[in-house]
Amino acid sequence: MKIGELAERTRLAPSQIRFYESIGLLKMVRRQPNGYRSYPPEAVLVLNLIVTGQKAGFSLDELRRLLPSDLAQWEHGRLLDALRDKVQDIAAFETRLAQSKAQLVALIAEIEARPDDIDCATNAKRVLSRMGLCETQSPTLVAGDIKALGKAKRRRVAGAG
Amino acid sequence: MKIGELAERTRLAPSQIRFYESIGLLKMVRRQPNGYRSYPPEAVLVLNLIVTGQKAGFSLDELRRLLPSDLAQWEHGRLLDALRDKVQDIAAFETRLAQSKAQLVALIAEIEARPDDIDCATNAKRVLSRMGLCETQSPTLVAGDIKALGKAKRRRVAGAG
DNA sequence: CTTGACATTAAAGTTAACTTTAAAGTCAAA
DNA sequence: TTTGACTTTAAAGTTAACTTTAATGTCAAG
Repeated sequence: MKIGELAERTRLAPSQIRFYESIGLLKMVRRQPNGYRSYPPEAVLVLNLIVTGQKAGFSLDELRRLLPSDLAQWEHGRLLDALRDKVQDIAAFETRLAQSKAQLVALIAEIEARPDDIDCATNAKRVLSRMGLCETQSPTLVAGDIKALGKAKRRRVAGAG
Repeated sequence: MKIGELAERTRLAPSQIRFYESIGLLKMVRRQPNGYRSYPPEAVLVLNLIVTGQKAGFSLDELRRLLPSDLAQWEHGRLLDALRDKVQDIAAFETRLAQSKAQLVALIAEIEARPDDIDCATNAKRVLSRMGLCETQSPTLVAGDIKALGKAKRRRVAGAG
């Protein structure tokens, strides 16, 4: 199958598929006599696997180290380890998220509970000090910040030219 | 206070503080006669607020729109709305995380439950098809991916020169 | 009066995961 | 035979949130 069809079947952009190849993530590709890329049906599986892996928090770099070029050659040990590590990461992240949410909820409550007889500035300071924002909260830095919560942007609809 | 002290008190890098100023996020800064930046004590509050906001998933861009230059001029309405929106975002994200984790756990179980009498390739295919990786899982794209789960990298320890 | 720590600037570099652009070749169909 | 859809490439652009670099200025202390 050519890149267009693969793109359609995986709902990825052709440029994305070429990119994955360029970084050594997708190696199952041959060339037709005319130079066009030619993919086996399993390429769909692998690309879906990559997408799934990304959704689970694996970087393309991690995935490259994890996914063998040959589907028949999975290193079960390393793979399972990585999966378990990632589950741990997610659990830790869930904790951090819960904390952030709790803090936001508390902040909202704090702001809403404004005594009504004090002005904005005073209330602002009250809220800030109550929330412990005056002191550094986490002395030890936690790896990875919540980058993913930003607004959705330029998202292209594949195949809707 | 000069930038060095502010950096120490907030545990941010001076370059970071200058950067925040450059994008219009931190406006409470004057200049000494010699050209050095001079910050009021409230700058510590604001920077901590920014850091906290980031941890809760706000982008610097969102924070800029949300935080007024003057602490006494909080727009409670817009602020509360934004906070509630963010709580929603986090909740949605928690759901996605939980799904990802469940999928990973199921995947681990699936791999471990390998019948032992079949080879790697066959098992791989069995796992892949069982996990539904052959079909596109989410037809509609969800905004925001889990970028934050990547490995921790170059993290500088402020003040440990 | 020199040293060292700190400050300034503009501009370029970093990372991840892609997309966009530009210039060109391929190919089935009208 | 000329569209038009699809393909190729290398290289540059994008975004966020910073850092690094380089060249220079300030200032308290020895």
